[in-house]
Amino acid sequence: MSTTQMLKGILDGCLLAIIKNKEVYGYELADKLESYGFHSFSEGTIYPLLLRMQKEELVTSTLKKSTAGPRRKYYSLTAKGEKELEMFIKRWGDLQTNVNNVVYHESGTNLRKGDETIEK
Amino acid sequence: MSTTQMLKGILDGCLLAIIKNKEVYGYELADKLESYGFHSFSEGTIYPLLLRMQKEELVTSTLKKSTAGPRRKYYSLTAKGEKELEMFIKRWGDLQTNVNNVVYHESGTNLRKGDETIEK
DNA sequence: AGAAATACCTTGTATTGCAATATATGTTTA
DNA sequence: TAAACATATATTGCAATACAAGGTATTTCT
Repeated sequence: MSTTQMLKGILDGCLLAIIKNKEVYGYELADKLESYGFHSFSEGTIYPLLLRMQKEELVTSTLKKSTAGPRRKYYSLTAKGEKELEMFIKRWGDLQTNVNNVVYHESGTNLRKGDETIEK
Repeated sequence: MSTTQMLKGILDGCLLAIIKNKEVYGYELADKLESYGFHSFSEGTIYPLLLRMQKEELVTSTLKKSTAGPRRKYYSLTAKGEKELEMFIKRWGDLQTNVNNVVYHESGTNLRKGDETIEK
Protein backbone atom coordinates (compact mmCIF):
# COMPACT_ATOMS: atom_id res chain seq x y z
CA MET A 1 0.00 0.00 0.00
CA SER A 2 1.66 3.20 -1.14
CA THR A 3 0.86 6.70 -2.20
CA THR A 4 1.75 5.66 -5.73
CA GLN A 5 -1.03 3.11 -5.77
CA MET A 6 -3.50 5.54 -4.26
CA LEU A 7 -2.92 7.93 -7.13
CA LYS A 8 -3.97 5.52 -9.84
CA GLY A 9 -6.73 7.02 -11.89
CA ILE A 10 -6.70 10.21 -9.86
CA LEU A 11 -3.77 11.91 -11.52
CA ASP A 12 -5.68 12.17 -14.81
CA GLY A 13 -8.36 14.25 -13.16
CA CYS A 14 -5.77 16.45 -11.47
CA LEU A 15 -4.08 17.19 -14.76
CA LEU A 16 -7.40 18.00 -16.40
CA ALA A 17 -8.22 20.40 -13.56
CA ILE A 18 -4.88 22.18 -13.85
CA ILE A 19 -5.09 22.40 -17.64
CA LYS A 20 -8.60 23.81 -17.47
CA ASN A 21 -7.43 26.53 -15.13
CA LYS A 22 -4.59 27.63 -17.37
CA GLU A 23 -2.76 26.43 -20.46
CA VAL A 24 0.32 24.53 -19.32
CA TYR A 25 3.12 22.49 -20.83
CA GLY A 26 4.18 19.07 -19.65
CA TYR A 27 7.44 19.91 -17.97
CA GLU A 28 5.67 22.60 -15.98
CA LEU A 29 3.18 20.19 -14.50
CA ALA A 30 5.57 18.54 -12.07
CA ASP A 31 6.22 21.87 -10.35
CA LYS A 32 2.55 22.75 -10.57
CA LEU A 33 1.55 19.57 -8.78
CA GLU A 34 4.18 20.17 -6.13
CA SER A 35 2.74 23.62 -5.47
CA TYR A 36 -0.59 21.93 -4.81
CA GLY A 37 0.99 19.73 -2.16
CA PHE A 38 1.98 16.61 -4.11
CA HIS A 39 5.46 15.26 -4.21
CA SER A 40 6.92 15.96 -7.61
CA PHE A 41 6.04 13.60 -10.37
CA SER A 42 8.29 11.74 -12.72
CA GLU A 43 8.24 12.77 -16.35
CA GLY A 44 7.76 9.11 -17.12
CA THR A 45 4.38 9.54 -15.46
CA ILE A 46 3.28 12.81 -16.94
CA TYR A 47 4.19 12.56 -20.60
CA PRO A 48 2.58 9.22 -21.33
CA LEU A 49 -0.53 10.44 -19.53
CA LEU A 50 -0.70 13.61 -21.60
CA LEU A 51 -0.22 11.66 -24.82
CA ARG A 52 -2.98 9.27 -23.81
CA MET A 53 -5.35 12.09 -22.97
CA GLN A 54 -4.64 13.72 -26.31
CA LYS A 55 -5.31 10.43 -28.06
CA GLU A 56 -8.62 10.27 -26.21
CA GLU A 57 -9.35 13.82 -27.37
CA LEU A 58 -9.57 15.22 -23.87
CA VAL A 59 -6.85 17.77 -24.58
CA THR A 60 -5.22 19.45 -27.55
CA SER A 61 -1.67 20.71 -27.81
CA THR A 62 0.23 23.47 -29.58
CA LEU A 63 3.97 23.96 -29.77
CA LYS A 64 5.31 27.34 -28.70
CA LYS A 65 8.78 28.73 -28.51
CA SER A 66 10.39 28.97 -25.10
CA THR A 67 12.39 31.86 -23.75
CA ALA A 68 15.03 29.34 -22.76
CA GLY A 69 15.31 25.80 -24.04
CA PRO A 70 13.47 23.78 -26.65
CA ARG A 71 9.86 24.36 -27.71
CA ARG A 72 7.10 23.67 -25.23
CA LYS A 73 3.94 21.75 -25.95
CA TYR A 74 1.06 23.60 -24.36
CA TYR A 75 -2.12 21.71 -23.56
CA SER A 76 -5.74 22.90 -23.50
CA LEU A 77 -8.98 21.15 -22.58
CA THR A 78 -11.44 20.09 -25.24
CA ALA A 79 -15.20 20.05 -24.63
CA LYS A 80 -14.88 16.33 -24.09
CA GLY A 81 -12.10 16.97 -21.61
CA GLU A 82 -14.26 19.37 -19.63
CA LYS A 83 -17.00 16.79 -19.49
CA GLU A 84 -14.51 14.19 -18.33
CA LEU A 85 -13.27 16.58 -15.64
CA GLU A 86 -16.82 17.06 -14.38
CA MET A 87 -17.31 13.32 -14.17
CA PHE A 88 -14.01 12.94 -12.38
CA ILE A 89 -15.00 15.55 -9.80
CA LYS A 90 -18.23 13.69 -9.18
CA ARG A 91 -16.50 10.32 -8.85
CA TRP A 92 -13.85 11.87 -6.62
CA GLY A 93 -16.56 13.30 -4.36
CA ASP A 94 -18.26 9.93 -4.12
CA LEU A 95 -14.98 8.21 -3.35
CA GLN A 96 -14.19 10.68 -0.58
CA THR A 97 -17.62 10.16 0.91
CA ASN A 98 -17.42 6.40 0.82
CA VAL A 99 -13.88 6.04 2.13
CA ASN A 100 -14.60 8.49 4.93
CA ASN A 101 -17.75 6.51 5.70
CA VAL A 102 -15.64 3.41 6.11
CA VAL A 103 -12.85 5.04 8.08
CA TYR A 104 -15.22 6.72 10.51
CA HIS A 105 -17.75 3.88 10.52
CA GLU A 106 -20.72 5.79 9.24
CA SER A 107 -23.48 4.34 7.14
CA GLY A 108 -23.55 5.18 3.47
CA THR A 109 -27.00 6.69 3.41
CA ASN A 110 -26.29 10.02 5.07
CA LEU A 111 -23.41 12.46 4.65
CA ARG A 112 -23.41 13.92 1.19
CA LYS A 113 -20.06 15.37 0.23
CA GLY A 114 -21.21 17.09 -2.93
CA ASP A 115 -22.19 20.60 -1.92
CA GLU A 116 -20.04 21.67 0.95
CA THR A 117 -17.57 24.49 0.87
CA ILE A 118 -13.89 23.99 1.31
CA GLU A 119 -12.53 25.46 4.50
CA LYS A 120 -8.96 26.52 4.91
CA MET B 1 -10.25 6.76 -16.02
CA SER B 2 -12.68 4.73 -13.97
CA THR B 3 -13.76 4.19 -10.41
CA THR B 4 -11.83 0.93 -10.48
CA GLN B 5 -8.59 2.76 -11.12
CA MET B 6 -9.30 5.34 -8.45
CA LEU B 7 -9.63 2.56 -5.87
CA LYS B 8 -6.11 1.21 -6.37
CA GLY B 9 -4.33 1.15 -3.07
CA ILE B 10 -7.32 2.54 -1.23
CA LEU B 11 -9.30 -0.64 -0.82
CA ASP B 12 -6.63 -2.13 1.49
CA GLY B 13 -7.12 0.69 3.93
CA CYS B 14 -10.88 0.36 3.78
CA LEU B 15 -10.71 -3.33 4.61
CA LEU B 16 -8.36 -2.65 7.52
CA ALA B 17 -10.78 -0.04 8.86
CA ILE B 18 -13.73 -2.40 8.62
CA ILE B 19 -11.84 -5.30 10.20
CA LYS B 20 -10.66 -3.10 13.05
CA ASN B 21 -14.23 -2.10 13.79
CA LYS B 22 -15.52 -5.66 13.92
CA GLU B 23 -14.32 -9.15 13.09
CA VAL B 24 -15.59 -10.03 9.63
CA TYR B 25 -15.26 -12.83 7.12
CA GLY B 26 -14.37 -12.35 3.47
CA TYR B 27 -17.69 -13.12 1.87
CA GLU B 28 -19.31 -10.59 4.21
CA LEU B 29 -17.10 -7.74 3.11
CA ALA B 30 -18.77 -7.15 -0.24
CA ASP B 31 -22.06 -6.36 1.48
CA LYS B 32 -20.25 -4.38 4.16
CA LEU B 33 -18.61 -2.15 1.57
CA GLU B 34 -21.91 -1.67 -0.19
CA SER B 35 -23.46 -0.47 3.06
CA TYR B 36 -20.76 2.18 3.20
CA GLY B 37 -21.73 3.45 -0.25
CA PHE B 38 -19.42 1.46 -2.54
CA HIS B 39 -20.64 -0.67 -5.38
CA SER B 40 -20.27 -4.29 -4.47
CA PHE B 41 -16.88 -5.82 -4.95
CA SER B 42 -15.87 -8.94 -6.77
CA GLU B 43 -14.63 -11.83 -4.66
CA GLY B 44 -11.72 -11.94 -7.06
CA THR B 45 -10.78 -8.59 -5.57
CA ILE B 46 -11.37 -9.27 -1.91
CA TYR B 47 -9.89 -12.73 -1.34
CA PRO B 48 -6.47 -12.12 -2.88
CA LEU B 49 -6.29 -8.88 -0.92
CA LEU B 50 -7.08 -10.60 2.37
CA LEU B 51 -4.52 -13.31 1.70
CA ARG B 52 -1.91 -10.71 0.89
CA MET B 53 -2.64 -8.75 4.05
CA GLN B 54 -2.38 -11.92 6.10
CA LYS B 55 0.94 -12.72 4.46
CA GLU B 56 2.10 -9.23 5.42
CA GLU B 57 0.93 -9.92 8.97
CA LEU B 58 -1.57 -7.10 9.00
CA VAL B 59 -4.42 -9.46 9.83
CA THR B 60 -4.94 -12.89 11.34
CA SER B 61 -7.74 -15.32 10.57
CA THR B 62 -9.68 -18.00 12.40
CA LEU B 63 -12.14 -20.47 10.95
CA LYS B 64 -15.58 -20.62 12.56
CA LYS B 65 -18.63 -22.68 11.83
CA SER B 66 -21.45 -21.00 9.99
CA THR B 67 -25.15 -21.31 10.74
CA ALA B 68 -25.63 -22.05 7.05
CA GLY B 69 -22.93 -23.11 4.60
CA PRO B 70 -19.25 -23.89 4.90
CA ARG B 71 -16.94 -22.48 7.57
CA ARG B 72 -16.14 -18.79 7.56
CA LYS B 73 -12.70 -17.31 7.87
CA TYR B 74 -12.91 -14.39 10.26
CA TYR B 75 -10.23 -11.71 10.15
CA SER B 76 -8.82 -9.53 12.93
CA LEU B 77 -6.23 -6.74 12.92
CA THR B 78 -2.75 -7.31 14.26
CA ALA B 79 -0.77 -4.54 15.95
CA LYS B 80 1.07 -4.11 12.68
CA GLY B 81 -2.27 -3.86 10.92
CA GLU B 82 -3.42 -1.10 13.22
CA LYS B 83 -0.26 0.81 12.56
CA GLU B 84 -0.73 0.35 8.84
CA LEU B 85 -4.30 1.60 9.16
CA GLU B 86 -3.10 4.73 10.92
CA MET B 87 -0.59 5.40 8.17
CA PHE B 88 -3.27 4.83 5.56
CA ILE B 89 -5.57 7.35 7.23
CA LYS B 90 -2.78 9.90 7.20
CA ARG B 91 -1.95 9.28 3.55
CA TRP B 92 -5.63 9.38 2.67
CA GLY B 93 -6.01 12.73 4.43
CA ASP B 94 -3.05 14.15 2.56
CA LEU B 95 -4.39 12.86 -0.73
CA GLN B 96 -7.78 14.43 -0.12
CA THR B 97 -6.17 17.74 0.72
CA ASN B 98 -3.94 17.75 -2.33
CA VAL B 99 -6.54 16.65 -4.86
CA ASN B 100 -9.00 19.20 -3.50
CA ASN B 101 -6.28 21.83 -3.74
CA VAL B 102 -5.89 21.03 -7.41
CA VAL B 103 -9.57 20.81 -8.19
CA TYR B 104 -10.36 24.08 -6.47
CA HIS B 105 -7.09 25.78 -7.42
CA GLU B 106 -5.76 26.45 -3.97
CA SER B 107 -2.14 26.51 -3.01
CA GLY B 108 -0.68 23.60 -1.13
CA THR B 109 0.91 25.61 1.64
CA ASN B 110 -1.87 25.03 4.13
CA LEU B 111 -1.83 21.30 4.58
CA ARG B 112 -4.73 19.96 6.53
CA LYS B 113 -3.10 16.94 8.07
CA GLY B 114 0.60 16.60 7.42
CA ASP B 115 2.17 19.41 9.39
CA GLU B 116 5.26 18.36 7.50
CA THR B 117 7.61 21.02 6.26
CA ILE B 118 7.98 21.08 2.53
CA GLU B 119 11.54 21.68 1.51
CA LYS B 120 12.77 23.70 -1.41
C1' DA C 1 -30.42 -37.43 -4.97
C1' DG C 2 -30.48 -32.92 -6.95
C1' DA C 3 -30.61 -27.96 -6.64
C1' DA C 4 -29.57 -23.73 -4.53
C1' DA C 5 -27.20 -20.82 -1.46
C1' DT C 6 -23.11 -19.96 1.00
C1' DA C 7 -18.11 -19.44 1.25
C1' DC C 8 -13.41 -19.63 -0.25
C1' DC C 9 -9.68 -19.64 -3.76
C1' DT C 10 -6.90 -19.25 -8.39
C1' DT C 11 -5.74 -17.62 -13.01
C1' DG C 12 -5.23 -14.30 -16.47
C1' DT C 13 -5.88 -9.53 -18.11
C1' DA C 14 -5.91 -4.44 -18.31
C1' DT C 15 -4.49 -0.24 -16.35
C1' DT C 16 -1.16 2.97 -14.76
C1' DG C 17 2.63 5.27 -11.88
C1' DC C 18 7.47 5.42 -12.36
C1' DA C 19 12.60 4.67 -12.93
C1' DA C 20 15.75 4.55 -16.48
C1' DT C 21 17.07 5.97 -20.71
C1' DA C 22 17.24 8.55 -25.08
C1' DT C 23 17.00 12.71 -27.80
C1' DA C 24 16.96 17.53 -28.86
C1' DT C 25 17.33 22.66 -28.02
C1' DG C 26 19.00 26.86 -25.98
C1' DT C 27 22.23 29.41 -22.80
C1' DT C 28 26.38 30.06 -20.33
C1' DT C 29 31.19 29.58 -19.54
C1' DA C 30 35.90 28.43 -20.28
C1' DT D 1 34.60 26.88 -30.65
C1' DA D 2 33.48 23.59 -27.55
C1' DA D 3 32.09 21.91 -23.32
C1' DA D 4 28.78 22.03 -19.69
C1' DC D 5 24.37 22.73 -18.03
C1' DA D 6 19.40 23.49 -17.83
C1' DT D 7 15.26 22.85 -20.26
C1' DA D 8 11.86 19.93 -22.58
C1' DT D 9 9.69 15.92 -24.72
C1' DA D 10 9.33 10.96 -25.51
C1' DT D 11 9.91 5.66 -24.98
C1' DT D 12 10.63 1.16 -22.69
C1' DG D 13 10.04 -2.13 -19.25
C1' DC D 14 8.51 -3.20 -14.65
C1' DA D 15 5.43 -3.61 -10.55
C1' DA D 16 1.11 -3.26 -8.26
C1' DT D 17 -3.75 -4.27 -8.17
C1' DA D 18 -8.97 -4.38 -9.31
C1' DC D 19 -11.68 -7.75 -11.40
C1' DA D 20 -14.00 -11.14 -14.49
C1' DA D 21 -14.18 -15.91 -15.08
C1' DG D 22 -13.84 -20.26 -13.47
C1' DG D 23 -13.25 -23.78 -9.85
C1' DT D 24 -14.00 -26.37 -5.23
C1' DA D 25 -16.32 -27.45 -0.98
C1' DT D 26 -20.14 -27.36 2.59
C1' DT D 27 -24.85 -27.01 4.24
C1' DT D 28 -29.86 -26.78 3.71
C1' DC D 29 -34.12 -27.54 1.32
C1' DT D 30 -37.02 -29.90 -1.74
